[in-house]
Amino acid sequence: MEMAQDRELVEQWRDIQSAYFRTAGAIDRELEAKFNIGLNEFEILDLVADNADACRMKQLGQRTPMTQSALSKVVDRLQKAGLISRQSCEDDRRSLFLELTDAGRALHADAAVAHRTLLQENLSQPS
Amino acid sequence: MEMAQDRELVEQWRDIQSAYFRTAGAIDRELEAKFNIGLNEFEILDLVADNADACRMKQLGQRTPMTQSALSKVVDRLQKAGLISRQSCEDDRRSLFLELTDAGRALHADAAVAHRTLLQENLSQPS
DNA sequence: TGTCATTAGATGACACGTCATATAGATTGA
DNA sequence: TCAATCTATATGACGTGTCATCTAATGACA
Repeated sequence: MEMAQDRELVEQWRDIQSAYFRTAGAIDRELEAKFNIGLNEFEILDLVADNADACRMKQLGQRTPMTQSALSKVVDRLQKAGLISRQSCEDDRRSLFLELTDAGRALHADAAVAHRTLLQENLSQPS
Repeated sequence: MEMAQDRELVEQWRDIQSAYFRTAGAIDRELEAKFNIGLNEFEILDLVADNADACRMKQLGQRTPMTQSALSKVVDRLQKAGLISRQSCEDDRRSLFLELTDAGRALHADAAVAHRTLLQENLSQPS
């Protein structure tokens, strides 16, 4: 027997899902169309842009729900796209520093505007 | 220049993402471990269980953020797992009715309990 | 009735995420 | 100093989602 409380829970969950998919989808489509990068790529750019320098992969991993291997592959793509560079790190040669390239910084500046705009449009919207 | 309002937006967005990933991940792992189905499979089972009979693919598509083709493949898997059956529909032979098998109904009953429990644990939690 | 457009659903190529594992460097302790 | 262990990151096999397209059935209209 389904309880009323259960229905509320399920509805709350659907709201979260719906907000998430609507927003993520909208951002992803626009970033893809205008800047040729996906949402995950943008979020990494955004984190790296924020941390300026001294940004290790490991630290990034803690600021995103992405898996370590997903992160590694996203960075691969960003690097292939010439938006980010991996700098090997002297005091621990297993680590890598990430740094935006000039192209990366430029693209991030524009994409961030689109990103914030879409967040605003979608998060304030009724579910 | 980054505005304070933007930071709030981005934080709100991260909260949604985090709630979504934490909850979806927890449910998915548990359903996978105990019942050998994923979250999407469960959600379809759950919708079909709710709609009882007269449940067309098309209608399902409107109640989930899944793509039509994703839905088709999820139903494939559920059918292969013997949990659901596709019944062809007399008055429109392009349509299909979906129906839980006995195994499907049994699994859904158990899985729904786990599902609701995990929703409760995760949605009430602080982000 | 015959053609054209539309609709329900399936499918194949492809992209991406995940898990398990590999690799290489760091650290510990005998 | 060597072996064992641990840690940071990369990689390959695999599953699943997406987009574009296909097929078959329906509807509309001349």
